[in-house]
Amino acid sequence: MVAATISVQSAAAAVPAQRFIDDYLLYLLARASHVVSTEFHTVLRRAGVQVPVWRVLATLAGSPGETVSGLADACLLQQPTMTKLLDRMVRDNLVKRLPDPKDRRVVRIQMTTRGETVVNELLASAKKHETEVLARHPDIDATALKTLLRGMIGRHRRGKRLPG
Amino acid sequence: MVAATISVQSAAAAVPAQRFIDDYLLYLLARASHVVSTEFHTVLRRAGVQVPVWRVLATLAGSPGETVSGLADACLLQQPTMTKLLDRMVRDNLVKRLPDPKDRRVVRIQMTTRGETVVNELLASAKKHETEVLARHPDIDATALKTLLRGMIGRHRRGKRLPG
DNA sequence: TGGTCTTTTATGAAAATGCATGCTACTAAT
DNA sequence: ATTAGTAGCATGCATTTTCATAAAAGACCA
Repeated sequence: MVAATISVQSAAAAVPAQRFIDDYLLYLLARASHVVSTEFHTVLRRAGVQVPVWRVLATLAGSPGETVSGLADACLLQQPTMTKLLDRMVRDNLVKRLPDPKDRRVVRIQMTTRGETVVNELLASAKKHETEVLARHPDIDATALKTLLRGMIGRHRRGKRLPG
Repeated sequence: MVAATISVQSAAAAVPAQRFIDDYLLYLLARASHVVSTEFHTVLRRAGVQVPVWRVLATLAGSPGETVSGLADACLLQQPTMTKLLDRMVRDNLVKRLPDPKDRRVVRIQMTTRGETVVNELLASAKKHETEVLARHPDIDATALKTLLRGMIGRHRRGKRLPG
């Protein structure tokens, strides 16, 4: 819409100087993510569950037996952060650590019964919330948007380690 | 990573049992944002600039004289976090605090010369990076995507914010 | 077998963040 | 003017995250 399409020179006066960030893809992505996530965080607060805890539980819901590093990657956290988060979640009886029979370096994380109870309620709320969000945006093709986002994610997975 | 892929029923083979989060809009948004931002953070690290510092400078670049709360909102941070971040940025001679002549409660933030120098280099890098990202995704209509994201952002502003 | 390199998780000190609250300044109503 | 209410910023403490590094196990190779 509007601006950005008008040519450069004389148009500059006609286009009010927007902030850089308001046309910066990385910012728009971050802000959109933040805005919709913040809505759901209200649900989490009411349930007394911290955001990173929810992320771990939601990840484990679909893929039990994740490793510490795997969870860190999935939850967009650093590995030491995940280790300490898991310390708290073990303390709160949401998950437990199990040794990997094949590789003794690896620690596999499994939800406790309590963890599963908690996540099941939250998963229902999350799906409901997602539906509400999409309902507010009838112009958005959810499937297409998700495909697009997965494309952005996938095409950048050049190894899951720190880029030099 | 590992298994968990072994199908449960024959139908499961047709529809691979995805993790919940892999089809969850909020997660895909967060992950896409994280992935592309992380790329740019490499640039920031090389420049010795922390991520929140970059966000403040980038915001000020297009809109000088922001308030503390305005910056917190723009940078997706809480107000006390912003106050402390600004303490450090003042200490590092990137910005300065100025009183607002109309309202003595308000503190206006202005970049120093050094701040402007730093941000100008980073803005150039950011634009270059954005171009690269979009170049990797020829299937994505940048204008349409940005419009979509702005829509998501705008339609959720049920908070107190400029009516703009 | 022994040495070296890599991978995986944990730890510890320092830095940043979140939350509640305090304080000052403006606003509105009486 | 007085009071009450609100807005904007700062502060203190507890919690969390980060950064660098350690420790332990597996992989590779001579």
